[in-house]
Amino acid sequence: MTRRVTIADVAREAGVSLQTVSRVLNNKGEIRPETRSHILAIIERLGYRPNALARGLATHKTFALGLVMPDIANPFFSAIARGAEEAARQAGYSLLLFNTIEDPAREVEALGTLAAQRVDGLLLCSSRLPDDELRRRLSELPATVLVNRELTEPALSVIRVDNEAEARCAVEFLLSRARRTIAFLAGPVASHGGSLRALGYRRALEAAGIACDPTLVRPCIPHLDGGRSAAHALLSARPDVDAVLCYNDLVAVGALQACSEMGRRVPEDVAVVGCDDIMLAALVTPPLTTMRSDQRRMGDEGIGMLLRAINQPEAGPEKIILQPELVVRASA
Amino acid sequence: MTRRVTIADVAREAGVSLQTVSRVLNNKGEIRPETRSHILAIIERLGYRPNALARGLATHKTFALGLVMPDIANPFFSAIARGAEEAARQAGYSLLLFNTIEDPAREVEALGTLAAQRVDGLLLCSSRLPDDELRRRLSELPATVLVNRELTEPALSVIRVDNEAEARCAVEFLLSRARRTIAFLAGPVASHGGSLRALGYRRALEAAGIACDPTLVRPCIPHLDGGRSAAHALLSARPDVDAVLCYNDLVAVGALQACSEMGRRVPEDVAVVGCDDIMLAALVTPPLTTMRSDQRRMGDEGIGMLLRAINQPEAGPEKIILQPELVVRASA
DNA sequence: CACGCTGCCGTGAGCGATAACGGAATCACG
DNA sequence: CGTGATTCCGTTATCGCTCACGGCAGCGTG
Repeated sequence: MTRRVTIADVAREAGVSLQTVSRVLNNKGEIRPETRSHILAIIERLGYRPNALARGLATHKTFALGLVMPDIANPFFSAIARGAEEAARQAGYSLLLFNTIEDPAREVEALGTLAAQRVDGLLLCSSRLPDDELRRRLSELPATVLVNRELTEPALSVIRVDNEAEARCAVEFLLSRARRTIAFLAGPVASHGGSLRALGYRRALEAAGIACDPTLVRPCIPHLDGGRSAAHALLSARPDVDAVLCYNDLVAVGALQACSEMGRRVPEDVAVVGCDDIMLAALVTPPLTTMRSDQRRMGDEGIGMLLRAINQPEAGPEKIILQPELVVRASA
Repeated sequence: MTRRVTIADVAREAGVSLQTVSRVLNNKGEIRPETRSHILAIIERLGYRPNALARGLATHKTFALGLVMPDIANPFFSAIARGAEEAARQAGYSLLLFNTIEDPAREVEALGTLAAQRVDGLLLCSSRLPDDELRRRLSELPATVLVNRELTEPALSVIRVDNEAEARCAVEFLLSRARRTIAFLAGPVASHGGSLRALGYRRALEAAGIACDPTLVRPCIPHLDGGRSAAHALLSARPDVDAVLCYNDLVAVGALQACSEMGRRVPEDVAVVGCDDIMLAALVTPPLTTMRSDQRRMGDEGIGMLLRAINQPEAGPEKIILQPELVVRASA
């Protein structure tokens, strides 16, 4: 590869100034149609492509957005990514992807490099950072939208599912099916969504006049194996459990496995309910009763909010709280 | 947000030149330890962060890589992304993510913006572009590694699973289980992997002295629904089919659904075999017999190859062909 | 015919960093 | 004590582009 073609090459070849070429590139200012098409032809012939770095340096705009999430291999997040990429692309933005694998240090690092890259905005999913740390890091970025996480002062745009209602609704359903000893596999301790679900879980139990037994609530890694081992421990310690609400569908499927391994029938002995309704939920045996939320839409609308936050900062932050929907299948 | 801190601010504050600050930033040249720590302290205090754009413009290196794939929401690709992100991050590179959703025009567009962004390299997964078009586009990029796709002249680094062996092995297995009317749901027509699998499929049949019936091979969209409807059509047209090899596990699960809907027992009436061994494969009923390949490793090693292609271009392209492994479960 | 407008295009100064030199101290040493 | 080699740091020119001006035709107008 030789030196890349620059705007100067185009200008020289066309016998015009740099500025004129720049004008046709950006459709700015008046230009005679002939010179315009002449320059366009030369651009085409030379295979010129504007250098986004130089452009960004001059304009203070990169048309790049950051996408930070715990785990792109988790179907919940990969669906968000899918929606986000789609929306970003349509608006002419690129997406920088970062995985934090539930590690706060990596999250901080990701936010740092995004700041260095001078992205125009950030879509931050399920941040595990404490409030003040998060505030400090976000102050380096021009605009951010939080997914499944809230933060006040400064108020940020947020899109999330109503995790409290989600858990409450699930527990109410289990109660209506005459389950009385309902456990909760709560996911990562640092998860904002997890604590909200725990809240909804407790509220629903209290409303039914059932005492909340802390030994029925257990944190776990939000994956298959995490759910499986947590369910093992839970069912060993408390054989009387007749229902398990899970942090997400992966955990729920892990619980399903544990039940099968321990000879507990689902749903006869133990009812299992998940959250998210990922594709997998409908395909396991027994099919999973779960709380549905539209991940792709979250990504899509999240980017929409972000673009608005970038282009009309004076409009102030928005907040969208999506109501999950109970999907009853055989597992409960 | 006020103006960002620049290297000039740091230099002024420290009473040194720009170059000196730049030196401590890059650990280049000799610097007195005291000035060094002095500058470091000021950088810390001011919250200075080097502008990656400016740096990239000056050094002709962006420390960003492109990741282009058909569909990040597909578990096969999201696992690759997971591995790639991990490897890139460790090496100090960022990743720009693009989804093409099987659309060649979008793929071309993605390659274009990556060229404009002046990424240092590209990991291109399952490109659906014809050879010459692909060559033309890639000539704009400094280095690329192809995943599950080959290209000669110029020879590029490639990492892929041996799709031909994959299909051959699967068919041989089915033959060994006394299946004789073996169909193939072949995936997207433009898929390189798909044609290789078709080749392996045919070879295995020929080797067994079985004539290849073209009506048994059907393209399909590489998702659940695609597999489902293709299997429906197939089994209606050819009720004598006693085994189905599928483009990937998603298609296979779709085929499972179709069988169930049509009252065909799996594996008694119809054996189903998938490819990839995504997580889902082990969790459906019946569990899927499939050809395992390690996606995360592909992403990881792909980035490794890419970094080598970037830093030691004289070493020439590498080629890694992974041998898939038959995983026998209940579906066949 | 002088005047102001509008259409079209060029000039110079950044944007925030690094590359490539150059130069002033300090030091060892014959 | 002169002299080269180190050590440490500064100056200037780019990188490739856009911004804010300014300038010069050609036109209509009073």
